[in-house]
Amino acid sequence: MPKGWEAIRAEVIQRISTRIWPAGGLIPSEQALALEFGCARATVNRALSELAGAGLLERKRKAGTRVAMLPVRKASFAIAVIRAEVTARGQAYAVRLLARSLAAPPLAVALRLGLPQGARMLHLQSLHLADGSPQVYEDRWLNPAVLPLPEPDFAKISVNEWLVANVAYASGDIAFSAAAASAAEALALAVAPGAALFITERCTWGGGADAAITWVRLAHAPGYRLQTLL
Amino acid sequence: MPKGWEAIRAEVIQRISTRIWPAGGLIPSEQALALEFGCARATVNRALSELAGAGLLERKRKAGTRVAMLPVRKASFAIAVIRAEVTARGQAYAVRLLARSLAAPPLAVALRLGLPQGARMLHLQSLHLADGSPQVYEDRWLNPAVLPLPEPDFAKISVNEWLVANVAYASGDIAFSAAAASAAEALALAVAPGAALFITERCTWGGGADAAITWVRLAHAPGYRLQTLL
DNA sequence: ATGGCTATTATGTCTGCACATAATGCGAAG
DNA sequence: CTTCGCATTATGTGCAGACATAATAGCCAT
Repeated sequence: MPKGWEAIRAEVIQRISTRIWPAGGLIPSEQALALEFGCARATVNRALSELAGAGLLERKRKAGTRVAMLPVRKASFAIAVIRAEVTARGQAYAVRLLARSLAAPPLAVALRLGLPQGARMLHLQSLHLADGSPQVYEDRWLNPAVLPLPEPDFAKISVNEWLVANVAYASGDIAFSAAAASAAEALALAVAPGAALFITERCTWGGGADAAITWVRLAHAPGYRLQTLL
Repeated sequence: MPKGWEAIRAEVIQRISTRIWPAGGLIPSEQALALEFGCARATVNRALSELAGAGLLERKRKAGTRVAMLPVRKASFAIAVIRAEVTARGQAYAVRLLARSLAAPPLAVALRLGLPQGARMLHLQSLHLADGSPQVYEDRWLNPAVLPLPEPDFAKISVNEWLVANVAYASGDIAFSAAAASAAEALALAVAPGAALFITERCTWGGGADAAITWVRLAHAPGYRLQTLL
């Protein structure tokens, strides 16, 4: 007899994987399961809700709970600050600010951030180093409205770390892809032009008033892997 | 006055982002918050638990709840079956089995799956197509012990779909990276050798008895983006 | 037969209570 | 003065009951 909601979750997973409850089939109601397991309905609910969140079950009011047809596995990653990643490997971390200017961003960036086309943003390019060797080339557009006066010294602190520490919790999106190294990226990262780079693109807005905050593209040096348990 | 656990969660996020509750600081106990919000402690608990799971709060018994110092954002992706991705875009899906053999896998693969070095596995290479154009090149090693006799016809159903439908819920890990297209990949995907490809590597084991199931490397055609909301 | 209304039912959420568990810090014993 | 142990306390989990919500199924009227 399972005891505790985690045991119930395990039992349910067991029944799904052994096809006692076949894919696409209806499973007993919370009532019935609570009775069978000798626990309260809330306990069953907690277990089933979690599995529904994980994509293993599909639940609808009145319709009941059924085993998901194609279980969409969800992988989750911790998006860490680069400094933390580097120092966690026992390496020395440094940032170098390569360029800083005030300019109108490319159309795609302005659109994604919901800014008018002519708006000028702070354009920063920097290089993250581990033990002196280049790791990540960062190309960032930053809404100057979020900056205080005087502007923080981004030669000393990475923009990302300043943002994390000083700008309100915000929403955004993130995308991963692969791209060939551009001339500038190849030079900064000390790789051949055209080398395959892992690209992280992040777009952040919101904060207080749904304002645009920043758009950033990180080009990771070859060898970078984004890894997680399923 | 917030009503419902989602409203409480929103209020807590608000207080964190406006620094009413500063980073690293202790927040009031569930008791106190339940009193303030005029709800039961369980309701507060649900909201805070969720935020702790999201990495925004850190909770320890007796020690209380504090705002996370560096909010490690967690991005989660739905790892979909390729067919679903393609048909969701309104394109026609097809798989072509390019090669099939029984051989000893590379050392790295055998190690990751925890198999003895000499063990022979089923080696399958296939190509996933959308509207006839190549999308993903798949290189897979499969433990023959998980297959029934007779073996499914992998020319008709993709290995992944067969596994999802027929092998018990399993654990594993997944990694993303970028790599230059090998000669075989370039040929299959109709791109130039050396082109930057987005690589997904998945390693699956477990099932019933922690047995190795499969190791697979997916090379995505240029243009592929893995995207999610933060 | 068909279309719409209603009763039924499964899940979603909340309450108030209880006990379990873990970590902290203070006090007593050595 | 140090160290062990216990009381305190905040979170984790469970239970029973209640109402809310949504969606189905069946009934009734047309």
